[in-house]
Amino acid sequence: MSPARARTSHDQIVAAGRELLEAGGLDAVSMLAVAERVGVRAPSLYKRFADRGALIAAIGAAALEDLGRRLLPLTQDPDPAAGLRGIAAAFRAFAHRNPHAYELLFMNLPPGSRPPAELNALASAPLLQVAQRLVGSERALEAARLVTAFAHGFVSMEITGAFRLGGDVDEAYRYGVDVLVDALTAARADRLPRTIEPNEAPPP
Amino acid sequence: MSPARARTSHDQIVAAGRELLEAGGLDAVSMLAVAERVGVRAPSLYKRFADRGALIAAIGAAALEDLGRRLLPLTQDPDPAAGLRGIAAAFRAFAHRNPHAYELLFMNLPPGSRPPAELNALASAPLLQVAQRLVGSERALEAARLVTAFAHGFVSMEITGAFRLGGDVDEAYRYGVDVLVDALTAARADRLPRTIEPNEAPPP
DNA sequence: ACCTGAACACCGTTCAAGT
DNA sequence: ACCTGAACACCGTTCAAGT
Repeated sequence: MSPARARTSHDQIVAAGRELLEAGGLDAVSMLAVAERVGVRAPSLYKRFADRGALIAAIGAAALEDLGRRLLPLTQDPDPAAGLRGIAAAFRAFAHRNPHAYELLFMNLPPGSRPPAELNALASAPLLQVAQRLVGSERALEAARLVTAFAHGFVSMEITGAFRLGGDVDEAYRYGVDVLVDALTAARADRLPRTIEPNEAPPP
Repeated sequence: MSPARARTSHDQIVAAGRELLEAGGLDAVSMLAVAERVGVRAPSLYKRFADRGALIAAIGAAALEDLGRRLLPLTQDPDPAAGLRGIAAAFRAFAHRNPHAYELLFMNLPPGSRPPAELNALASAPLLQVAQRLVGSERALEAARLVTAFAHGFVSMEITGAFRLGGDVDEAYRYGVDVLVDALTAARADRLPRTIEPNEAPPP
């Protein structure tokens, strides 16, 4: 007659998972630990998530949405080169702030527990938009992939401690972004031989 | 009086681990599965490896040495730009051939189970050498990090299926390598304003 | 409808006992 | 000196029984 009242929720479970993730890495996100943190027993979690993989996937999706929301406003800069620098900096800052969530975003997950394509598109859109303004529509996807690969590879190596030859890591990131911005700006210049000033006639 | 004869060896165990790794991912490298494959019982593995983490670390070290050995000969190309292209291609090919081992190489491991610094240096040396010939000693480390970050980020995203916006992924890699090679070649040109021909006097 | 205790499978790890 | 069976701890997961 009196069905048991819900003592937790999907969102509360995901939030607890994210906290455990940042505090102790993926191993710390056990069904026991999550359940304890939200005040139920482990078996109850299976009412809302098919298994641990589904819960981890939901945590990753939440983090991806978070990242996308942070990158979005940076496309507003009228200078696409400045926009690209801003996105590169914000991307790295996000990874530094949430290293374990970041790791999860780029983890090799079974196809079933990847974030929904729409979320993926939302997080990719800002860079794609800036890249298009920088190098034109034809090469926008390749340029965006170049920048994403560099930025992801760099912060991923940073987080896992793969830069072990000394040197200034901040400086190396700045150098990499500089080289990429210059190269992509030049790539546009190759196609549009010179800037068209307001009062100047367009080239033939 | 008759101590039990060794029925396996460190190297045999590592080899079995690598096979299981490529066949079924890291989860498939269980102490039970490895032991069965080499013909002993799981507890015997602890005679040679402190724990599963140490075994995984040894598997990673073996893969890293493998990678380093494949990159080394590519530094012989007299043209550093061609050398860089070769290294970029070989790096990607290695990742495609051994995706799970590759993943392991760039995994976030506890400091204790990272590969020894000498192995790391050995795998980094080829690119560092080519980068130095391309952009000069002063920026060699930054340039090598730029290329490594791009290549790692790219193949890592490839492996984990992160490129989900269509397009030609091979073409995107080629585009990225081209842009980097051109940019780094230009970077050298910036410092040495023009090439000195054999019969030409050096600039003042 | 959601929650729970009890139980099971699986895996890493330890250890006393074998040769 | 290395190998083994037995045992333990831990975790994901299932399920019948509660409200």
